[in-house]
Amino acid sequence: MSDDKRSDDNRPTIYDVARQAGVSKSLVSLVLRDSPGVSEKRRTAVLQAITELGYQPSRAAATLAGHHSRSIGVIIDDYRNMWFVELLEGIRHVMDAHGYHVTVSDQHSTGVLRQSALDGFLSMNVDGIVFAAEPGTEGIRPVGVPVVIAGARDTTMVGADIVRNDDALGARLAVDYLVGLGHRHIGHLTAAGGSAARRREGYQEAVQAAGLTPHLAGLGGPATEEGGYQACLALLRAAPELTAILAANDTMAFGALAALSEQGRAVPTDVSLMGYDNSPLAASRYLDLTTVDNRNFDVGVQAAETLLARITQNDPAIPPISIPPALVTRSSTAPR
Amino acid sequence: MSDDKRSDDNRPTIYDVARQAGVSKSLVSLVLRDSPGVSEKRRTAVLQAITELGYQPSRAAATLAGHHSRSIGVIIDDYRNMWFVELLEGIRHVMDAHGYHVTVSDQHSTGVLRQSALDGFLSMNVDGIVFAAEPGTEGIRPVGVPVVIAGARDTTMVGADIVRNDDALGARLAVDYLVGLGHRHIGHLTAAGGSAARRREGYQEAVQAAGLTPHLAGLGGPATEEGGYQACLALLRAAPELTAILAANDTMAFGALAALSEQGRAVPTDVSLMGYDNSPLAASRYLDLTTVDNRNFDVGVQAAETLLARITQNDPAIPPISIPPALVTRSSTAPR
DNA sequence: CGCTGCAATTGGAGCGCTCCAATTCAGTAT
DNA sequence: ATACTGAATTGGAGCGCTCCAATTGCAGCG
Repeated sequence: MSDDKRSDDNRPTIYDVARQAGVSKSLVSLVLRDSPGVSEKRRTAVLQAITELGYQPSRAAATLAGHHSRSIGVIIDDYRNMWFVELLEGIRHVMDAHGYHVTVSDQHSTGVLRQSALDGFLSMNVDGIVFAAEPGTEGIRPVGVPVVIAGARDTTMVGADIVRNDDALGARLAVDYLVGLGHRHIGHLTAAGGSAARRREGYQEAVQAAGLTPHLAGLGGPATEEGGYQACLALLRAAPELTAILAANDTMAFGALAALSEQGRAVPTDVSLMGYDNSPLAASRYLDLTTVDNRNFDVGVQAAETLLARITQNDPAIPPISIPPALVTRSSTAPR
Repeated sequence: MSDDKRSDDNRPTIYDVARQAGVSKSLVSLVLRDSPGVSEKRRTAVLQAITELGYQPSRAAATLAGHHSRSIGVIIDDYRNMWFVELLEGIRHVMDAHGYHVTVSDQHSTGVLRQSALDGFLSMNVDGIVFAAEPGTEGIRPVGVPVVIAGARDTTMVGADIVRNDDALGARLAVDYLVGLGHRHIGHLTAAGGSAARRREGYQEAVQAAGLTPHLAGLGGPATEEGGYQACLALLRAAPELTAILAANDTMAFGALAALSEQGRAVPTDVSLMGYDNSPLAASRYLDLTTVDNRNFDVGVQAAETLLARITQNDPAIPPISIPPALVTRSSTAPR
């Protein structure tokens, strides 16, 4: 025992495990990456040695030696925009099953080296990246690993695959639903940004298809609660006859709720209000907002599978995938 | 002279940079870790070579060779509990300045190897960990790196430092404020979990100190919107005379709002409602909730500085730190 | 009973860095 | 010039793994 090479401050290595199990370090490595062709006897011996020593493989060493890290990075905008949560769960659902580690980074995690999230992941040797954010000022450039762009973002990048949710379709779904309820004066709260733009397009198409006049507010503004409040105020001022409003997202609808109540308009009695995203906010009892669900879990699953295909195969034939959204009706909308 | 390894199709290495700049790989390494004692001439030459080649240092190699990764891990409960966001910003504020990378992981990120977040970070060779979650079923055990427990959590761990926010004080602040407003019947919506327990204690102390009777609901229930709704319903049934309610957090207050409006009680006219956390929810125009701010940014700053002290020095004299909370008054509360 | 063939094991050579002891360089004093 | 110094720079030895070619073990076969 006392001639054990391993000192107490140092973590055990693959050699320690090998010695303990009476095998070579190579065999231990094979067991760790559970490759076939290891006899059951040795495998259990190694596994036992691992638990006895409390051995933790070093990801750094494995990455350096193996030229891949079995991990992928997910880049999001901001932890406050919770739409990524389901996306992430979808990604993990797939990646966990394949033994990949998923790490998340927001766009702002630029350290002292002014390193972008992208560069951060690259220097961590990730095997692939899911880009689920609005592209920063720098844009995103081709990098050495596969990239999948997920979500309703306007991003494009040479060689990157795309899995998007069909925002235009979702907005059309919403407007059609409102029209079906008998509304003839339907306004839209929009904002700056790619997904807001696509939702706006869907709104306009559907409104025109129904022979109605579009009413817009918030163009170029922030897609926040405050943005929704201000846009709603402007919309109400410009078009008091509105009986239904579709917000570019749930958060803006939340802001609109404040404006509406301030103006003495009851929801849904006076005006029907719709959000978009089916966030926890929309699902809450107090708001109970009719909204559109982008099915981000499914987007995540598709994104992960696409990325995996790029990583493991060399098969470039992956068409852009679009996940159809679903309408979620609740009590913030009512027949005219 | 034997410094010419080459990598044509692969990413450039430190050797490529060295050759390009006409120096040795060691000098490049010195520049990368900007250590003193490098002449300005060589430094700029190396820096230029780095940009020319688009060189990205390999974190894996640096970690393996250097015995430390210049990165720390932050473990959170769930991306849906947004209280960690400010905490994280505080941590980053400090860590960025020291060139440390911070990665976030939620408790559920156990991959196929049933690896806990803690183990995940350990195998990534992090230099330290901030634990900002309720301890899982497994609890947290001593590990080989410094750990700081941040936030109002009941966690303890041998050798770990603690930076907490004083939940009991915050609840007392809230009750005292309500009492000052003239309320004599003040109820509390509580839940399972460490921080809820401490807030409950503070509530009870303050209520008793004011000579009032405590009214509790939600014991052992979830600290969610639904939990707040159910607890509020129960509270109203048990004690209809209440004119003020303090929820264990903003989300529960959000649920309580639904219960209150369902029961025809106006806020703040009939009952004053307070949340806790000063989350974006409380700050919204539509809710405009009086609440308690735990100053999690400051908690993050302290946690990071404590961790840094443990990592860089060997100075064990760090007392537990407690960040005092602050009352945030808004329009959901009114004089009796 | 040696021989083939395949499965199970093993040692060695790196992966791209950091750290350290050794070396070179330049500046000053002799 | 020469010796002496401290600062700047360098090569070599790993860090803990993976990968690969080489080796061993052990069936079944002539």
